[in-house]
Amino acid sequence: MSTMRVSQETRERILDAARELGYTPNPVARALRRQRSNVLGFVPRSDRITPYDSPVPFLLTVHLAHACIRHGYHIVEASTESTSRHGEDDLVQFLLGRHVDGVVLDSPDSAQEVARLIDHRLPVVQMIRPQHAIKTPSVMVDAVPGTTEAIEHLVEMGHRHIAFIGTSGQHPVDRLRLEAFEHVLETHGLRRREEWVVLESTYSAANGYAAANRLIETPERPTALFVTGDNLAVGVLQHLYERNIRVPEHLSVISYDDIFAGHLVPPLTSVNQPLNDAADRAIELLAADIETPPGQHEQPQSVVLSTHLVTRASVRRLSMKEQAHIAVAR
Amino acid sequence: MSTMRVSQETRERILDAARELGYTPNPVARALRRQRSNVLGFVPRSDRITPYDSPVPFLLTVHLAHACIRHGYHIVEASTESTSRHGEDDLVQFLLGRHVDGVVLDSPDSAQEVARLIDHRLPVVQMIRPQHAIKTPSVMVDAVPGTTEAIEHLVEMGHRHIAFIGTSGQHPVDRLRLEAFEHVLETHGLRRREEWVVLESTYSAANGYAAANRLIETPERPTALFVTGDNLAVGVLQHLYERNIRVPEHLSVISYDDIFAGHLVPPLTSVNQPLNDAADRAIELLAADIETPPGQHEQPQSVVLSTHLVTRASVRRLSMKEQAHIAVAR
DNA sequence: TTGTACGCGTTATCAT
DNA sequence: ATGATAACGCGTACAA
Repeated sequence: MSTMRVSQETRERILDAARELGYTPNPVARALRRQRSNVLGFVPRSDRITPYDSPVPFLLTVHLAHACIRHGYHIVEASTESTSRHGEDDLVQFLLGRHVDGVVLDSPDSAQEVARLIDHRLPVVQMIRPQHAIKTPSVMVDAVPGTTEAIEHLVEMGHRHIAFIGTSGQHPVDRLRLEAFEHVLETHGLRRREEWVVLESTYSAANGYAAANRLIETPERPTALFVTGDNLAVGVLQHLYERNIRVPEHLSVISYDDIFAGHLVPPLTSVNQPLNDAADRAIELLAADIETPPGQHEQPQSVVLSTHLVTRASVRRLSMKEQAHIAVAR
Repeated sequence: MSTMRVSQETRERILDAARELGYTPNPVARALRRQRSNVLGFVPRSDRITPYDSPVPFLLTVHLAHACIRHGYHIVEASTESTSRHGEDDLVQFLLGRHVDGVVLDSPDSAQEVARLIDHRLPVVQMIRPQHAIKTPSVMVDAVPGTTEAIEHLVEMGHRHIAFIGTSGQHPVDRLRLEAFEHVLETHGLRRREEWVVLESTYSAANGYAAANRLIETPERPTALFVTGDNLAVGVLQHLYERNIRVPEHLSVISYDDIFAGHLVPPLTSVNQPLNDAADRAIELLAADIETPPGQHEQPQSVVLSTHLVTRASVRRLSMKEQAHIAVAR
């Protein structure tokens, strides 16, 4: 756009006139001319995304939608629900048919999936659990600082018998939480007990319930639990409630995600994931990629965000006597 | 479109060729030609809509987004966050600028707000708490059958001392739950006690907490609670937990909404609102309105959906002895 | 029945 | 600098 020096008054008058005449530029015509649909595609992590069973993918979807609005885009979800007609590359067909300007992928299942999109010259951003084999811009959340802070907090509050409830996911991201946990234990000279690490197949309340059950059955009971997902924590709390084990009086609990941790009973201390920022950065990255002329693209950027601990009412400070007692017991 | 008699084989070949050449019709060009943006506007009930503080408006938003995709529309949210620049009719300017084909309003604050949109010939659908003064298509949820079923359930389980926690909203919809409650009490010859009806200003966990506190302080304690919102129930449960009053052993609880009732501790029996259906119907109504040529529109349709009770683990059956004891006590 | 040309509203380009 | 013009891709109307 050229320099366009216009007095403030003139500017006002023009805008007033425009409003009076009811003129507003037509975004559709603009889109046609610019050869841009202003629509982004979104491929969710899994198909059955419900607010309370899969809180992270769900909230990510919501934040992405908001971020899109802020950046002037629309977004269409390419779940297999919407694309289930033909074979596997139906997803690509769906997105191509919608003429999307770019695609956001949440934790794609395979590198192939990503590759197919790139083959069609579609700008792509991967989130949360990227396929590192394919070089694209990506946004991840570093689990280490938050997890470390959480376990350190438990230790500070006098806990030495700390259990871990997580999942046996294959992606590095899933392993990092456990590794951070183990690292803090080591730092404080605490022994990692096999029976106090419970890995379930997936994040779900039912699995949390089962994990809590197994943990409570161990000969010696931990004094604190680190649960790597809010919905796992729901199951844990439901089980403890049935057994009349009170939190934090009998057992302290910290969860990961901090999505509805504050709305549980009792409100849980939790590691907050910045999903809103993550969504925002993803759209920024994608928008930048789309704007970039086909000339030459820079090296794909990888954004890593950090977490932080939110303290609530689910961790109790152990008295000196209790700490001593435990020390003797082991 | 004319009759277009084409053999099955030809059809196949054409589609194959189309795919091979990578041709897909361009939705933007189609939209321009048809003079339709395929975008709907959505005016949420309030501005600060978060998943767990305002579950109903939030989930409605999400379901509306899905319904839009199913019907081939995009949706833009016209929160004051996106429109906050000038005065009050900024909202209309925003929607006009986006060239939306129609608008969904969740519980509009004033009749004026609706009227202004209609003045601009925008098709409008009102949801949940419509301004009846303006005749538009609308979708509501009838609170009576579900509430009635809930209170009947409590009575069947032997409860005769039932309290009500609600809000003092002005809209008929807010009053209906209380009226249905009172009606069932009357049917069973149970007395309505003033101190067992607590009305808070808004639906929030904090208010639920306060309401539970007030209710527990009453000289005679009810044996069951009907709470007219899941987030109110969150506060109620948090308070009861602090007081070590167990649900349902010491006190039975039923909530309204059934959004995260099943994910609370303990899982709550709850009155389910069909928000998904409501969203779907709203978009259907709006789409039909948009398709209707300017010739003549029919009488605006008003859709009323019903609720149903979902039974979980928060209601205890009172024994005969307990019932007798209570009967004597009063 | 089959084909061709024009217009939707914008913006980029070209000529003045 | 300023203004006229063509083209984006589809749908439709009109002509052949």
